[in-house]
Amino acid sequence: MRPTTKDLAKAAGVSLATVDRVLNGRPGVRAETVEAVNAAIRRIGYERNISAANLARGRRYRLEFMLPSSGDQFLDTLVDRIEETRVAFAGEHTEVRHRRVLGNDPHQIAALLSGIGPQDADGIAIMAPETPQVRDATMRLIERGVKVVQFVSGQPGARRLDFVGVDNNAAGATAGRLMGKFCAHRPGRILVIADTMNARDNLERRQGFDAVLTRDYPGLQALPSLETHGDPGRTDRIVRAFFSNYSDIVGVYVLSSETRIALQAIDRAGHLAGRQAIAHERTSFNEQMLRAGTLDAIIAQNPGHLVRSAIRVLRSRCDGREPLASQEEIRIEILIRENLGHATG
Amino acid sequence: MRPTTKDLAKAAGVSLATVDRVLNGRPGVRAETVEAVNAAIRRIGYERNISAANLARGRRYRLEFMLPSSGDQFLDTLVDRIEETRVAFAGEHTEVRHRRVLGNDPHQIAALLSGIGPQDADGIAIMAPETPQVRDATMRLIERGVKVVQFVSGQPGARRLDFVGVDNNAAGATAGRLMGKFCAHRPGRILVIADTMNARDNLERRQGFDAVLTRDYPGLQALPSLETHGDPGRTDRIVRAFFSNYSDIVGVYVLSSETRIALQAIDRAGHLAGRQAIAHERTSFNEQMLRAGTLDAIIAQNPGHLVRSAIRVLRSRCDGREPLASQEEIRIEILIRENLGHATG
DNA sequence: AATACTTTGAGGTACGCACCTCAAAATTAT
DNA sequence: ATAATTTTGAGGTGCGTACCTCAAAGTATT
Repeated sequence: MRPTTKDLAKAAGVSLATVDRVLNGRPGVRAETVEAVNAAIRRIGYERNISAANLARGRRYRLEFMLPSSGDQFLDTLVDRIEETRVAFAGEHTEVRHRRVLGNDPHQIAALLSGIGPQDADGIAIMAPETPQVRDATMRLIERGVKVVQFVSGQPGARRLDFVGVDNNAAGATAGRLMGKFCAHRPGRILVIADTMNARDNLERRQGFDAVLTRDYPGLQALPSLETHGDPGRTDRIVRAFFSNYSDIVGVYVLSSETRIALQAIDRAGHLAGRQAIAHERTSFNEQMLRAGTLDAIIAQNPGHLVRSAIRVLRSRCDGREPLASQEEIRIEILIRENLGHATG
Repeated sequence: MRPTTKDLAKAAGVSLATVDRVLNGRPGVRAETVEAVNAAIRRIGYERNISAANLARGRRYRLEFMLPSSGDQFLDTLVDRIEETRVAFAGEHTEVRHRRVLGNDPHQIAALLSGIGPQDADGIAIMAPETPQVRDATMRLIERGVKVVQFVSGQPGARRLDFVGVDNNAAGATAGRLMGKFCAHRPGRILVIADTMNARDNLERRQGFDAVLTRDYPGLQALPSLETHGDPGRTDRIVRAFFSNYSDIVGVYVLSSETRIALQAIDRAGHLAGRQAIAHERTSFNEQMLRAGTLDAIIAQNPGHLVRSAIRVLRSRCDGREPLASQEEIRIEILIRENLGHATG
């Protein structure tokens, strides 16, 4: 049987009240008594029963995800995973909600953050472009006592803010390495395409991609980033122009998580066959392209892991604990046809 | 506030006792009353408080991992992860132990399993070669009321037994695809090497590897499997022989999770440079080789996920619930230098 | 209508812990 | 030595659920 507080009290030679004071850091206990209790904890191997503690405490974690409303399939998957964990964590005193903020307008996001306080949520995961305004609003939110993690968009480590997501520079570098190894036999140019290059994530991926290519694969030359801006017609035209200008395009790299417009334009023009193609995120569209052999590899981050990790980090912060950095590192996954498995998650 | 059983009773217009009977599937409730309670559950959004339920039930899950004692670094990592989760799950009514069984002797493993009963453990994760003897002992163990999962070694889906691990055929196919794409520019032979080909896992990997190569990369020819048998001297000799017999070896594939002897022998002979090399499992040795550029890719399964998944499956079975197959699928990970990250986990 | 049987209600105890109060004991200051 | 203060103990309540008992109400069988 696992030792309880009662056993601990007996072992330490004190009363339950004193054990309670020590365990919960309440005042009014002599230093030597504290030490005696701690010694007993180690001696009998006492471990707090977290479920019982939370039950008694009536503690609840109210967490919220703030996501952009304009979204691709990757974002939809994230929302699905949030809904799943909403159910899964309900039994663990954790309420998970999500909200989709209109557009990418930093003003509006900042305004929304200003309206949030400890009465609304204990922790918030924010997926938003990191502008000075958003950043300021975030800092004030934290000062008001709300825990915050930067979600998916952001930068690991660099800031004092918690970040859950992948290092996009490394993700781009991963794509670069694969492209390099896939194309090493024939020098040529690489078409790089994205929905927009205004997003910081895309810029970082591009940087990582270029770094590997220029260092290790001098035979491959990455073309300037082509932007779709979500416009199929425009994309069709530019793609055609690029392929008629450059006859030696050997690979295609889609930077952004929105891949559909880009890939379909290239495919329509008949330019995908025989070329290496790499894209980001495991969306059903990308998965289909990979199975069909149109895409050669997908660089992905697991949406389920992202969501659960953000929740764990926020809960740790709510408890005043430091999250386990090693456990919360999100992997950059490489998917090819053979390791796709069955589930999308 | 979240609805409790009390609220549920009121909403359903029945007593707490009846609610309890319905929730816990106890007999003595009319079918229409059951339906009324279920309707109320959906209506008010009642969700069982798992912590409170477990507390009241006083339930404990005693789980045990049975692992081979002779082991490579991968096995050591598994043990480390088990120890970690031992602590992490202690607060969730779950005791996790592990035992390392001497050798790979099926007799001994079977004998050991015969000695285990419900008084020792509620669930066991077994990592052992699947011989008829072991299989029989496992089935009898299950009949005695102990839940069992096949761990790492085994086959997904095919059996009625739960399995936690990757599909080794797919893992081999993944290696095959990568090798194919990495070497597509120069036809030649692939050296395939393992500690032993008596292990079923290794056979399956080989099968998957060959299937992809013969189908999609006819220019590449995989040589017969070379076995190290854990003997560096012997390995040195065979490796030399192979490389002098075949001058067109363009790639090396190490099947087994024990990679050290094989890779060091080839490296010593100076035959790794300029060739594509792929191995299995993220051991510190493999990681080092990958960072050094000696290895080109690692096919891995995440030890932490393996352990936690096995625990979740066993707990589900102990509760008489069906585990969520989609959540428990272990990913076949592809690691290259750029997506290694920091932690080994 | 009497009997047997099924279904339901009321109420209690327990799980391990948090958090509270009040009084008793021990220690320190005067 | 007495007063003031700190430290400790004893005891209680409640969190949400499981599981038990016993009696009351309902239904089916003869």
